[in-house]
Amino acid sequence: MLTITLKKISETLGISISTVSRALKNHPDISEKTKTKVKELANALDYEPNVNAVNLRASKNNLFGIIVPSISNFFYDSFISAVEEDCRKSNYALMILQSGDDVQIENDNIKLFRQSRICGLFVCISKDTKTFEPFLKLKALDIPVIFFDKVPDIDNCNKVCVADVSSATIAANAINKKNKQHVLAVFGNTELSITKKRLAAFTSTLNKEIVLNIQHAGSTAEAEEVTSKQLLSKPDTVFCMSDEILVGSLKAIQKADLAIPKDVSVISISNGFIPTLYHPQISYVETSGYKLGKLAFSSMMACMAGSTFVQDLTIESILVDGGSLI
Amino acid sequence: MLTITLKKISETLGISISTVSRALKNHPDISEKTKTKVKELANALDYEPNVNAVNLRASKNNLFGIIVPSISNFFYDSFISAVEEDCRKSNYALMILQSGDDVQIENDNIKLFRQSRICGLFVCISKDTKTFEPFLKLKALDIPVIFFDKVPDIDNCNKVCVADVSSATIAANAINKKNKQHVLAVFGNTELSITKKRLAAFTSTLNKEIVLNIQHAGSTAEAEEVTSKQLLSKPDTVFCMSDEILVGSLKAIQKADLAIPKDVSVISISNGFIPTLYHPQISYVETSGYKLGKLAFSSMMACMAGSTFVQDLTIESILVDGGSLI
DNA sequence: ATTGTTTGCGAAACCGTTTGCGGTGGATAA
DNA sequence: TTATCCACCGCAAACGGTTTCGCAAACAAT
Repeated sequence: MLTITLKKISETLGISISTVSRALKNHPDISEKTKTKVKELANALDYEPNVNAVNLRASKNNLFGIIVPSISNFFYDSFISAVEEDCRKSNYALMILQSGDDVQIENDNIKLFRQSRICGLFVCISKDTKTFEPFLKLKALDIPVIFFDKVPDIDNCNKVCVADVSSATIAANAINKKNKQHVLAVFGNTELSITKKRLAAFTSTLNKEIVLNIQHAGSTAEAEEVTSKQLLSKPDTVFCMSDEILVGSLKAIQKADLAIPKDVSVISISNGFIPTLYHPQISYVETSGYKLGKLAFSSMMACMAGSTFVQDLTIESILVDGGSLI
Repeated sequence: MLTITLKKISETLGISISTVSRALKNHPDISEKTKTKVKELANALDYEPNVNAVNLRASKNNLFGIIVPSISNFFYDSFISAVEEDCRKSNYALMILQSGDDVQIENDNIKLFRQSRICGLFVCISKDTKTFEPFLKLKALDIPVIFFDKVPDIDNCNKVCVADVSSATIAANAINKKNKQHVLAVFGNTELSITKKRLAAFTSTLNKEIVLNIQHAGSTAEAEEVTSKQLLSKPDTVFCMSDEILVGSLKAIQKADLAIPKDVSVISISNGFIPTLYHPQISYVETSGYKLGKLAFSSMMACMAGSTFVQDLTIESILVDGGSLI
């Protein structure tokens, strides 16, 4: 591996390393003649500074880290896209790691990030994470940590989340407006905080005259099963708490040979991709990973700028009408 | 940022930096007593070696790079997951960058990777990439490059691809077996090499007695439009070249109120996720991003081990029966 | 002629780790 | 007693940049 260094350039040109360095950075101390000479050679040789050396010397690193349970996920990958976009614009690099919802791997990832001396971390904790010590250690090292989506249940940390409460409220209100009589509502795993919040908001907002059948499902398959069974009681509306559940419920509806929205209306909370895969498109309350990513990045920038003010932000949701709720 | 270094440890312990370094690495020259003393302090202080310094010193880097058009893509994100998994096992880090199918960004990414002194690159070129100079330069620096999925049309570079030809052949054979009479086949953009290959294999394999209606669509929306129109001629089977097209065709079928597979059979080439979103599940020929990722990584390992043998690999596809083709 | 100022450049320290080499003190062998 | 050896440890160079400081020459001002 024949790598080009400042030293090599300086030697072939017969000048000192420092002069080469300065010439490449347009330092005013260097004459135009020398500058062009150096730049030409550097260009010809395809010189690129060694980022390890630069970072070592500067004792800093234009590197952010991000940990998600899995990048194979509509929500997270749109989040990541947003963050990466902004990183590029601000000349940061981004290292993406997956935890696979495994606490052990999560800790390994944090260790790797600490070794890499990242200057900031975005993290969506795994569903089994109970202790936040490793994250707090990062904070102790003055490395800002922005929690997103799934966030710890503690104060004094930076969080950005989708508006769980208001998204469920919006969905319930949309149903209220349509004079529905009988709603099947499928929520996620009971102990998830996101489920609790959405459930509470939904039930308290939905008109009391409406018959409400609440079900829980921990996976797409469970959602399909549960929906299939409950469709027998002929709800006129199905509400799904998430994309995962929506997919299962829709399969059950297709299986039961029910037409949307003629036989049954559907509304979901979603990141926005899945609903577009069907005809008619599914009406949903948008919880945008992309927008959340943008928000997270700006929050990170605030931290980098020295803000010690702890932020707990949420993005508001909007209703996207796809024609599945009439 | 109060970072812990070998120096700090050595100072508080009153021993030299080199002794600390060696103690932490279990060097035989160091006494057990000193080792435990050092390790205890390092542990208490949460010492992590500075990866910049380590890499600089070693003049190498356990870092791979990967460039994809977008990570928000079933195929690429499963590819990435596979590579990342293997990287973790082999103690490499992975830096993921997106090109957005933009040649300019692609080049910026390569530059960033060169600065980071990555020790290997996985890349799916953007659809507009015409010149491969930047990649060849990496090779000249002894940085192995593994092209995957969309690969350049040149020899002497490492490539791993899905089996375009055989996947289309398998799909056609599956249709042949079912005594179908009238097939609507929707392919992608005409000038893509992947389209050409699949088209040629499909048409040459399909029984000549079958009426074949070939259409092209550059996007999901176009696929929906084109399928809607062609459904009027009542094909008994719809073949879709990709997930993108499948989604559009299915929407058209749902819109036309046709039942799958009673009114029309469907078969697709797919990464495997989209077909599971419907009921019945769509039968498809699997082109697995995950498997391709595994293959790409092993190819990379071969390069790292010094193999200069240029590999041009493909993974074979399998038919996954979902019940949409009878 | 003396002093001051500007221009253009080089020497060297530094970032944090690794590692070859050499040195010290004590134990053992001759 | 002296030579040898080993266990244990420190010095210093090196990785590839950036930056502070200083220095020499050229030029201007007094």
